[in-house]
Amino acid sequence: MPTPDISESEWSVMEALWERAPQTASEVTKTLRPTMSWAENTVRTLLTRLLEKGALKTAENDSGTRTYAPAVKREACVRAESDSFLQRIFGGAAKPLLVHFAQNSKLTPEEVKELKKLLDQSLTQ
Amino acid sequence: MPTPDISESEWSVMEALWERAPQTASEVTKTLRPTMSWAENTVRTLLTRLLEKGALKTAENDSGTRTYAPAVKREACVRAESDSFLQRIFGGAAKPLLVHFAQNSKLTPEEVKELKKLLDQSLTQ
DNA sequence: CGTTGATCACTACATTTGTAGTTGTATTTT
DNA sequence: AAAATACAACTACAAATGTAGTGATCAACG
Repeated sequence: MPTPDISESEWSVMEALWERAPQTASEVTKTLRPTMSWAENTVRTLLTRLLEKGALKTAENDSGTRTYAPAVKREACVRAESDSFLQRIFGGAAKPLLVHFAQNSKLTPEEVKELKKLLDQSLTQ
Repeated sequence: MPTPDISESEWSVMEALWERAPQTASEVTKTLRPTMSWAENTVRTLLTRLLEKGALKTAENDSGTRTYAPAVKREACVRAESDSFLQRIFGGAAKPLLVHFAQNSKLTPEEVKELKKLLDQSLTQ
């Protein structure tokens, strides 16, 4: 059960469904509407492709309309994308990646505190 | 001068040239050889595409052979890729990204110490 | 009941990407 | 010089991606 490859546009569709599922094609279109002004057919195409890839599953609701829901967990996909990114850009080395983002992000003191705690925990486990 | 889009295969070629430049097409092919067993023509295609994208520049060396060198800085490209990744997968929020990688990487105590220091510095600047 | 709107399954089509192959010419090697 | 290499410029071609359009159906509306 490796997670399928999810393209950038497809990822937006997945996000909509990870947030709320099941949804029909037109519901997804509306959910996405504020950010992506895609024709409904575009969303349908993406839904179909995600189905074929096994990233979504589908069913008919009471009114006989097709609905879609994730077939893969967001966390697993995030992990897969992250691993691939880590590999591609940082040659697999987590430290340089963490250095990069630590230096390039404006974090609040709160967040810094949390992160330091997490780093400590990552050791003792 | 926005950095051009660099695909995954192209990125390998860029890495070879960021490490050492200028190189001829066949040198790049050999440099890459241990990892990527690409036909030389494949590498040439990638070099040409990177030229068109403005990621590389080219010149002829003394013996009249064409050589290639980066036209964009690695750091700028890493930043661009990182920003795009951060946006795509973590909705632009650096903290969840850092949390993810902090939790999923096995870091040495040394590295953790360094990172904590960097986090602190990111505040006081 | 004919029209309109929603849904679906197909089809479309340009770009980008991965991965070469072909051809022509220049150079080096028997 | 003939043959083998190297190099460059083009061409090739399928799969993936972005972004829809068309045509068929079915149900609700006036």
